[in-house]
Amino acid sequence: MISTRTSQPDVIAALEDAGLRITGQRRQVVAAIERRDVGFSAEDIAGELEGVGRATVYRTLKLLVKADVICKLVLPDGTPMYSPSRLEHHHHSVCTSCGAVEEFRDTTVERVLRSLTREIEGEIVGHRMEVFIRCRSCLDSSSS
Amino acid sequence: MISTRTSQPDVIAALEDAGLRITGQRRQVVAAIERRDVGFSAEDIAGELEGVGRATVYRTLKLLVKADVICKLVLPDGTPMYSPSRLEHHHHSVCTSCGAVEEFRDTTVERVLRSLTREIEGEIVGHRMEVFIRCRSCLDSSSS
DNA sequence: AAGTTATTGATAGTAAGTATCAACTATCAA
DNA sequence: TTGATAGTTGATACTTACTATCAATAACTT
Ligand SMILES: [Zn+2]
Ligand SMILES: [Zn+2]
Ligand SMILES: [Zn+2]
Ligand SMILES: [Zn+2]
Repeated sequence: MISTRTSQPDVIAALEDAGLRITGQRRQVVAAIERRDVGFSAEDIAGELEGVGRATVYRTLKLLVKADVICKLVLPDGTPMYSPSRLEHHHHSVCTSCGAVEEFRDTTVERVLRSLTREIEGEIVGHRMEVFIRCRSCLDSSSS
Repeated sequence: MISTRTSQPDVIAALEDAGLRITGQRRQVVAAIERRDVGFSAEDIAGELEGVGRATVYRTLKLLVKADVICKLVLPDGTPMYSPSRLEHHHHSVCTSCGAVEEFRDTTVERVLRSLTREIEGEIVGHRMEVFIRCRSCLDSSSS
């Protein structure tokens, strides 16, 4: 039910399917993303990829968000953060200490969000939900 | 149960209680906020209040967020938006066309968020949740 | 009224992008 | 294989939303 995704060839295929050209720069950005495990910023990628222009990094990240390959989320202080997208429909928990991002699906959450039509006037067109945590390893290392 | 708040004297008193000085600039920012009904940006206020420095507007808004007098939320494209806070504990629905913000409380939402401890590793320290809508009046005016 | 200390505002700087546009190149059709 | 064509790139400049500095100013305190 919960399908996992994301791996170089798939991503490239997804871009092709969207009618986009497969360029060396886009391959580099995709590869850089797949080397990361915790959330990252656009500048992280731009800094790492010396051979790719900043503008291209931002453009590619936006493309990948639209293609549902990565997620863009917002930390409590408003800072944006990117993270690979691995589940179909999901929300995120983000560790505010180390930036570790976990995706989760919860049918109850989705049901409740749908049921909000009773309390909210107008037509619901989307939502954002992020849960901020201190992850297990950050808790462990701070209780020393 | 759902207490309503926010009105000049109360806000000023709240700032005083926090040990802050009541300056002309802060009064002006508070007054400007109370004249607004839909969500607003810091620049909206700064532009309206010619006699108050931009930095002071930003500083005061931050203060008011901390004092729980206004809420800061984030639109789908990442743009921040401020809105007066009128309910004790709540979330927001935001019209993506006109910026109208409604606050709502939903016990089910709160219960579900608490129950997420079962699915999420680590200690939950906070969350963000916004529901994006097309409000009644925007729907009506576009179906002409 | 005077003293202390928070507050202010002009200026400059940062973070996260976006707009421009000429140069470049992936893809396709011949 | 080679063009032609249209998508893509990168340097630069600009934008939005702030934050840091710090001397000048004004609010509370007594
Ligand atoms: Zn995700
Ligand atoms: Zn959802
Ligand atoms: Zn609110
Ligand atoms: Zn509306």
